[in-house]
Amino acid sequence: MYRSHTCGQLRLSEKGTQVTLAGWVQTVRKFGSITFVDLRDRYGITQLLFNENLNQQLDAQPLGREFVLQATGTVNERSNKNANIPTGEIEILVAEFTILNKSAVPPFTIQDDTDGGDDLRMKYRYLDLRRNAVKRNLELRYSVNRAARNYLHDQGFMDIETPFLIKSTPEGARDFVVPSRMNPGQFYALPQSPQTFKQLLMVSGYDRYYQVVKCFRDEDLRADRQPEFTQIDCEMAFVKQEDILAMFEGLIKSIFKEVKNIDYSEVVQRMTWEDAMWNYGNDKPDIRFDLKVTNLKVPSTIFLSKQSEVTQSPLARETGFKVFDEAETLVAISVPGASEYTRKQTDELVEWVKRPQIGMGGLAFGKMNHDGTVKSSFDKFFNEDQLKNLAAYCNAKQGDLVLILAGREERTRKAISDLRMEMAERLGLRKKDEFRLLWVLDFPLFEYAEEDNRWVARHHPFTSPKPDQIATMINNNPVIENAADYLNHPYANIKANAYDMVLNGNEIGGGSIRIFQRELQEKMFAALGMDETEQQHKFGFLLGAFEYGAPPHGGIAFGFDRLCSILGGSESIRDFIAFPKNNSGRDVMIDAPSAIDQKQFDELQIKLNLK
RNA sequence: GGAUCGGUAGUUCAGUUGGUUAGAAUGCCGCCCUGUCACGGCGGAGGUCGCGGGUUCGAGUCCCGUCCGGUCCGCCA
Repeated sequence: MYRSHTCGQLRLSEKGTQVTLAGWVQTVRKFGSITFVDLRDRYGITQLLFNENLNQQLDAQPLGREFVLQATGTVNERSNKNANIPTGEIEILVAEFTILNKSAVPPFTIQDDTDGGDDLRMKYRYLDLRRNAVKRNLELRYSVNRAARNYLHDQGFMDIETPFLIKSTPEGARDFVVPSRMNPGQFYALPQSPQTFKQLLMVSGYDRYYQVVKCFRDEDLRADRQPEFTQIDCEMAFVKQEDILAMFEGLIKSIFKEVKNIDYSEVVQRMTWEDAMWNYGNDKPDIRFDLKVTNLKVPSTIFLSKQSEVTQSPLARETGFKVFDEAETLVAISVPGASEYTRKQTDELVEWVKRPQIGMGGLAFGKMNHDGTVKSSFDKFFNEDQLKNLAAYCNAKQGDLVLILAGREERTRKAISDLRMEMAERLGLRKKDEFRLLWVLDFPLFEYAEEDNRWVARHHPFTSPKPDQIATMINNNPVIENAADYLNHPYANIKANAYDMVLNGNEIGGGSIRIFQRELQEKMFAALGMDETEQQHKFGFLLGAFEYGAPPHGGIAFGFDRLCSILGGSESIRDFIAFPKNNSGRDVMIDAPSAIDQKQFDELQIKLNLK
């Protein structure tokens, strides 16, 4: 054994015992005839004391940062204690030491507040992983993993592995493909998720399945998106939506308890997709704070259940202000306590919404002054009564700043959602230590892809419609003659038996009750523009399986990396992955992807055709 | 595919209107130091200013291109 104890283990109670430690040299503090060395391992830091002849030996064998050192000695009570570390009351009076390995000078400091930039840290990730900050993230990840597995195991779920080399089905995200040497010219795809396999497991009777599993999507990356990522993938048979919601609320609450020691006892709030879009402009609203959207004007073709409401709006009719009158959509938020924003601050907000990422033409605002007066950026088109009427409609109180956006429905709704988050950030309402869960329900089953003149599945093509809308789906022809009329097609209003779990404005999981009858699945594929031959070619195995007693089933998948990053209070999932890829999908440490040998091309019978 | 910010010492950064020998901190090396724990003191080394081209008497600084990295939009069933 190289060591008797770890570097985080020894306390004053071990005073006088002989111990051997092994670890990395954190720092060397030399004082002429004595030397202190901080020895670090995964568990902590212990101070070593070299004096007398041992200190002289160090002159012959000098230590550097990150040298691997083994030291034997006695546990000594320090004369000057360090209250900042758990081992701070003791030190090891070294009697004997061995340098197990030298180290080059590391390119950045191995400290909590490292001087290394992201790029450098990724290149030397094996050194970065020695740092406490990263280590704590990986520990958190492991504890989330364990909590999930424990809960699912206790609920009777079975972990079953599914293949990584599967079939490419270019529906949804782009596949990573892998050439098959034994089948020249043919390719496997890496799974975007084990979706069809877990459904087949339901057909096979494994009625509670789970997997903590890698998934692959060849799409552009973001701070919270990696080409390979991990899902907690679950599926259950003989369940309805309500059963799934209950089971997986339990999972998340159990993770909260195990990982953060939070008792999330309140009922998980629920919201329809339509309400989420209407009140927050977003299908994954952050409900830690209110700041709800007021809809002042919307097109008559959408939000059908809300149309009567919006007719009451003071801006639903002509106002004489061109920006308002010509807008397809007018939405507002009332920001508490912001009426005292200076001209500079409101100008800054206007610039903020004009940035290309938001893309609005401008921002109208009204200040609800504390003296009861109203001052707006469109005063010349409105008299005081009209302004007050408008403010009242927006639920604005004295001291509020009303922000109004005008434009095309889709963009404007996204913009008001972004503005809401930005204002919440400025007001300090997005607290990292507060966690609020939300189920978003009743998503539309279809979206219309105008460029292809066909329906696409909003979730995925295995999602079932609400039971009372199955007939609507079966009995209508999905084909649309005039693309502009798609909102009038019966399919536009079919709601999916699908659900997303949202945590603090992040989608952490999503799933659905699946289609389990061949006829309905065929109708779905047909709606997505697949003829019978194509259906058979791509999904014949699933359609076939549905003929042999497929049980009703449904499931959910949680984004494991993202869940960890939220629980860890970070924006970036890279901090929670041991060896992540950068923004361009590169692993800068191993330098992948990279070219391959001509021999490999020859074996695969593949010829490059670079443009 | 697009937008935007950045690239200067090992590292993190500063560098004025284009003008003398490109700076600081930290790290590194050497000497001194018996109670430090962000040790301290003295001294030293360390630069193709990402790369290519252009403007200019003169470019780290301005212009064009390009590469790399960050963030975002599109994309991500």
